[in-house]
Amino acid sequence: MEETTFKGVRTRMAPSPTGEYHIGHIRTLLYNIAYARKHGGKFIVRIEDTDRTRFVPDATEKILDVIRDYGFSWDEGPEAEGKFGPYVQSERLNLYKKYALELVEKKHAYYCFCTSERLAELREVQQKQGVSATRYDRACLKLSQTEIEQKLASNTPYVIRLKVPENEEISFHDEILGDITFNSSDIDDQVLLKSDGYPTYHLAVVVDDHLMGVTHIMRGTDWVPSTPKHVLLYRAFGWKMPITAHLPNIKEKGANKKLSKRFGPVSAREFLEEGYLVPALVNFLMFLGWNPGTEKEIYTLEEFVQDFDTKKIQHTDLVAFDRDKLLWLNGIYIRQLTDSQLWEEVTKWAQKYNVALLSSAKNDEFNIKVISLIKERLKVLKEFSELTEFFYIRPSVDISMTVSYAGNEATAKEIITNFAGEYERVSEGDWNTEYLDKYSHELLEKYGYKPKEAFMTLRVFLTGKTATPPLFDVLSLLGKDQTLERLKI
RNA sequence: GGCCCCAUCGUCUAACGGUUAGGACGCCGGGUUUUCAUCCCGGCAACCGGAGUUCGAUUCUCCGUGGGGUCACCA
Repeated sequence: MEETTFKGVRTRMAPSPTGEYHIGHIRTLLYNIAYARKHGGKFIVRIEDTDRTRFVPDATEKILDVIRDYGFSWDEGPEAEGKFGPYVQSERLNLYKKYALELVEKKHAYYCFCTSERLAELREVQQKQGVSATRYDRACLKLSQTEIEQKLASNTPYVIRLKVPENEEISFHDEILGDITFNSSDIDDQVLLKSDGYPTYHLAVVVDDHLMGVTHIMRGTDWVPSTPKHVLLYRAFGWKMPITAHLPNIKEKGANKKLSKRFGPVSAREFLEEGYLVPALVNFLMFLGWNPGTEKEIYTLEEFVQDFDTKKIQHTDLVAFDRDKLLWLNGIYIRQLTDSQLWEEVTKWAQKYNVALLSSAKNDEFNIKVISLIKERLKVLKEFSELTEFFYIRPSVDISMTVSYAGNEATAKEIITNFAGEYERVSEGDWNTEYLDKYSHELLEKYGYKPKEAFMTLRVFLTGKTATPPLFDVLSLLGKDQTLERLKI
């Protein structure tokens, strides 16, 4: 099964079911998909659930769901079994053990029977000695063959460790960072197979990437220091190392720290819940470390796939997640939708995230008109309710809000009374934006009001707000009855 | 602390030895406007420091400084 014929590029994303999927993971996923698509290759999703202490039961399903919510799919992986499955590491345990033993056989790895207590002590002692980096003392490497066999026979718990060579240069070429060299003496003898029979990340990832024919690995720069360990493993197995491309990590803008809830959403799901549109989010994510070198910045996924190139990825350690820019971009995508498309987005979103909309009392025709009036003011779907509340329910009005426009409360009341009386006489047939606009300006002359004092006073009485869509559009949509109702003092 | 990586406006970035160092977000100002927003116009704003290579360095080299990552039976 090993030297199967793999055709073309194969990339993968390998989430661990230990919690929520981070927005940065979607960025990495996006790049992996784009690379595979661009080169006509395959994209694989593999579940790395080898840490049973941090395992969260329904995390896998949640992660897969959110990946789908972002509009992505995978060619091979859970629920899309390809030839190289299973795609869940806990279902591949015998495989890892077999390869770990192969390494022991080849003297590239060895049994270690040290308890975690001894290892902790060892580290403590080394730290007290001021050692630059603590590492395993290789006590078990000195064990004789008979000693090893005795311990195995008596069921002494063991791990299998990689025998890292002394003072060797380990170099690899990274597509983004260029050539990177480590010295093997700085690398500890990694545990490959844990005492519970599960592999560690290092063993599992190498075995699986090889067996699944992965050709390109794109992941965050935090993985750079473990790459030489993988190089060693590929060497020991005699396998070809995939090409690596380490992506800059994402940080909170204005602070050299990772994203924090203090500033807003962090998990992929939270951004959707907030009401960011998927194409806007994806567009934003594209530019977290990449740019086309042109001034184009509104990108569809298809266009991104076309223009994506690892050569255009930033050679930097961190890129800032600019929440303001995301908000701006989302506004652009919102305004690109037609009114009915936006309305559909709002309802789908509200349903998915259990948001109660006041609009349920009205028909779609009315709701879509509301949308048309607030579309250019909407930045995230979450704001919809706040922006449109007064169309559905009568606002509570604080008359003192009108004072800065009308001068005093008495004048405000006078304005309201006068306009209410005049609007009373407008026929239903004339109750539209154009006529109301024209007529109201005539009333300004008649009563000698300034536009601002009269219209702002009306606005506040009708909406409870000082910032709303154009007044006569609001009047028109509210209807004559509702308007007069709200102007009763 | 050891090791590895990185360094252009506040932010994301363009530039691949010679440019008035360009664009976008944000910010400021102006226009449209009864408000807010949209839209349009304009403005402020950057090559971390020091050596070296070169006729010429933001760009190449080295050192310093700063930042990040990583040193688990976690991934």
